[in-house]
Amino acid sequence: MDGNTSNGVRLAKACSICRRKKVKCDGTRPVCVPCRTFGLPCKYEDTVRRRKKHNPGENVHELEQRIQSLQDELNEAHASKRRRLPSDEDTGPEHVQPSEASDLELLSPRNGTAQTYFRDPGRSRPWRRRVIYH
Amino acid sequence: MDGNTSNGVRLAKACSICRRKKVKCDGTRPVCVPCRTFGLPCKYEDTVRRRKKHNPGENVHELEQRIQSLQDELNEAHASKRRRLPSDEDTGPEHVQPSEASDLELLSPRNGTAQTYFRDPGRSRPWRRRVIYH
DNA sequence: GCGCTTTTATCGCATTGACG
DNA sequence: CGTCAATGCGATAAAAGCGC
Ligand SMILES: [Zn+2]
Ligand SMILES: [Zn+2]
Ligand SMILES: [Zn+2]
Ligand SMILES: [Zn+2]
Repeated sequence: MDGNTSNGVRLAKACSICRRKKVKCDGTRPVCVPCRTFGLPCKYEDTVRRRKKHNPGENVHELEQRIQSLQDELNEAHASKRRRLPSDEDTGPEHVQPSEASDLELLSPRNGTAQTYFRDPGRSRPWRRRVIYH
Repeated sequence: MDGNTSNGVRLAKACSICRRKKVKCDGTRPVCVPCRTFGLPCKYEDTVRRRKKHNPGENVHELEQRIQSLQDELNEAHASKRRRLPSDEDTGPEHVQPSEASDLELLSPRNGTAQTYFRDPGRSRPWRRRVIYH
């Protein structure tokens, strides 16, 4: 990770890449440091902070149906949870926007670049307190 | 010293063979050196590292949330419908669409780049509670 | 070939500025 | 002033790869 700009300062707008990766964006233009490091196309989208947009009173039926369906799904999921199916691997969270079909985004890791690491028997504690749970 | 045989250089992505054998992959395309040496079919799979869900095939929480959201929407829609404003004044459809961003590589903090940026007025206390992962 | 350490990336959720 | 959405920390799962 970056581990440098984390001083409690939050930028008003992060670039698309950093937003997706949920990492700190330094905000430098035209390419932020994280993006430059990886040679990624940094872009600052013009985000219009729109509050929750409620649908007009036309899709009530649709919504009701959706709820019904979801309720059913949840019910089934609850039941399924108890059973604990053997071969069932959950891919993981993948939520973007309920607009269209979401393509499988391939956040290809580094192909070719390497990073140098060093053996370190002892580690120094940063100023941040580290509580290890679980 | 000269190469990356085993000197603190770790690739972000190793080929399937090397990964399976747990040996160092040099990362050369299309066939890495280890694979070439043994005449093995080198292949770099495009796999995105994803966090696994602790509960297999169970999105109960997500579903519940969705239901809640939908319920709220429906409720509001009902109320709005009853009100029925004289003129259809809508804020306008505005969604945050990341759209593309097909190529996303990694972020390497290895480069010790000291960036000097001034902080904005208004700091807050770093009191973020530790998030407990599953 | 594999146990286990080192290192990195992903993502749950705390925080907070902005909206209405 | 109540909420929502955007930012980003930090926990921790996953991957690379050493050494036996
Ligand atoms: Zn950025
Ligand atoms: Zn960027
Ligand atoms: Zn290889
Ligand atoms: Zn190979």
